[in-house]
Amino acid sequence: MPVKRITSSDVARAAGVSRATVSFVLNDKPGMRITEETRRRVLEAARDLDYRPHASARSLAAGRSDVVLLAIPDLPIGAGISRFVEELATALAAYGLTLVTHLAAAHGRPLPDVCAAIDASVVVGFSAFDQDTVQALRRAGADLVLPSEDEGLSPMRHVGRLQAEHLISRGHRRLGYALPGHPAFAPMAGERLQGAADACVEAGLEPPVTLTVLLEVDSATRAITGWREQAVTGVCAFNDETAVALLAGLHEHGLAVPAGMAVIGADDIPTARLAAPPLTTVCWDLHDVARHRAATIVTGLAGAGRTDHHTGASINPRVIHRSST
Amino acid sequence: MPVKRITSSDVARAAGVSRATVSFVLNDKPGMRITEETRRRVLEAARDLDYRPHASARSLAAGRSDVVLLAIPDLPIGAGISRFVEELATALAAYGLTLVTHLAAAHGRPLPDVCAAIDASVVVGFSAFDQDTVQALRRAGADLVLPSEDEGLSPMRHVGRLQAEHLISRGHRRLGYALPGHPAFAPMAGERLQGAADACVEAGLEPPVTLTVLLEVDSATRAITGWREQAVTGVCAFNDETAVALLAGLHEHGLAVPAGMAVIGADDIPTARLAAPPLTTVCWDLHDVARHRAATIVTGLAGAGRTDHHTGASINPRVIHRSST
DNA sequence: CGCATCTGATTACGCGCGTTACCCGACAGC
DNA sequence: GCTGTCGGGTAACGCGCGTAATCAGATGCG
Repeated sequence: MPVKRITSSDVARAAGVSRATVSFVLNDKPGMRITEETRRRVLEAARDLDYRPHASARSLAAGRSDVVLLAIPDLPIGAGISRFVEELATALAAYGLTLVTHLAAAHGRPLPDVCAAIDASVVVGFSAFDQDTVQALRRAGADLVLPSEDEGLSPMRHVGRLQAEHLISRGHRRLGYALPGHPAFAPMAGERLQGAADACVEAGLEPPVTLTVLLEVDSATRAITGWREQAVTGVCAFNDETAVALLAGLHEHGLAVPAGMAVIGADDIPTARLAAPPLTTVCWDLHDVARHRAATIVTGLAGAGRTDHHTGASINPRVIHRSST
Repeated sequence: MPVKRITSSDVARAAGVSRATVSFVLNDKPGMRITEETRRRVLEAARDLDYRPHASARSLAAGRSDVVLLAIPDLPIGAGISRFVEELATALAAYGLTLVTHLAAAHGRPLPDVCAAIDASVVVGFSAFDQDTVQALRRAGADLVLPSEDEGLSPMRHVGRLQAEHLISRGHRRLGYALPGHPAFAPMAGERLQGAADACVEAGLEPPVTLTVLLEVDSATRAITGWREQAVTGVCAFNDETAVALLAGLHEHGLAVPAGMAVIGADDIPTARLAAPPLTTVCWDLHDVARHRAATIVTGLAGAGRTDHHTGASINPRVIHRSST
């Protein structure tokens, strides 16, 4: 049998007050005058009964829920993402918000449906949603949709920049960039590449020679041949998996790493240090990113849908130097 | 400004009927006699207005929500898991249920809180929850909590069994088993190990020599030394990441693979084929698993919390033979 | 014609909660 | 004594929806 739910009426009865009083106490309504004694009785009763307000009823009455929906794009995400989700969840929990995630599958139900189904008041993505989607989400009940056009992926440029700067500082003068094969990575890859290109230009070098590298040895060997023809000596890989594919390709070519060609990855996946040779890569502190995002959400929610200003959201990335560069 | 929500009253007005009729039509209430003409008008109006029932109001009135919460344990999960989540989400969507996930962080908010916050009617985990948690979840509003004690991890035995059987078929007579370092993997690892041990016993061999291998070269080399002392020639790794660590350790030892020692992984992560040598591993079809889980959920929900019978939930794993065995 | 039956829809209630408007007693000022 | 005022709390409404109870009209049947 469905366990009987504890309602605020139960708490009210147990505390010997009215339901309204319970609501005032538990929500800490300002401007309401409640005796310390009464407050104590209510809180005690709520604790004793393990009372949890019924979320649906609450958001129906209040007009907004405390649910934040994180839409994770349909791409082979690494373990790093789960760290980010955890951090974001705890940061939001500090504001009384609950984070749940949804993986956007190609054949799954549309995001607005999911948003409506759980009555989320905030929808957070990784890159900005297009205008139509934003509209649909708002009609589905979302008060706030992030990130907005202007923020979003821009921190990713730092990653590419740092990769390139590292290779340049190691003496490389002609760089390559390995784009991922998966199309869903395209926006993020574009940003990272842009950052790498910026670094090259600032150092007075040509932009990187970009080639696409799938997660197969063949693909990597072909790309490496291409780079060698252009006198490339160091390659920034979009991420560590792509970098591992490059290492396999270099092994196939019989080229020493980093003497024959240097490789730097991004994300610092667990197996990066286990590669042959151990992979130099770029990582960043997800803790800060998550806290910043949480703050953006909270202020945006308070500002009733207006996402006015926000600091640049630097992710403060850094190079982890191993043996592949 | 908060976009005005479309309510069922709006649909009713547009269709020229009462709100109750709208509800009957949209929920396909059996036993209700609605003219085909009326039904058409209602559906058309709902479509034109892009009406979505307010989830909170719906679940408040109906007493149950259509939300399924998937609790993902706090462990470094691979990309395989997201495939599973996607499959499960689409399978559930076919029944009108919405899947959202929550990563159980150590410092995050407790699962019952999350469950209550989104008013989930089903909570699904990877392994069975302990009795206290189940109780808390039910009081938090969950009608159904899965998996139950008896199902759950048992399919994982097949994986370990298949690993061992493969090595045995390749002529190995003394096997090792590499346990993961992360404590959260312990239950799953125990099951996989048990499967491997079963296979050994059935083949008339000793159970595998089990050692723990962290994701570091040092740890792997030490374990390999241990196995060599016990005349182990083939090792089942808990998962592919552990297997990659072993390959790094074998490289360090200067041992050929598989001549000096064979390694088989599990999960078939993207970089498995990129390892040196390409990693033999075990994978399984998440599609079937997800569909089976979805069916279990739906029948369990219909049965009002009674999870009576369920088929054995085989995950139908198979060996992907590459060069490490 | 009178009553039962069936059809196709409507009216009314309640889910649990937030919140506004209101009430009651105590006490001060004139 | 009458009127404010203020502290401490309560009655009552509505959020949007599902659904039980009800109703008006058409039809069947003696």
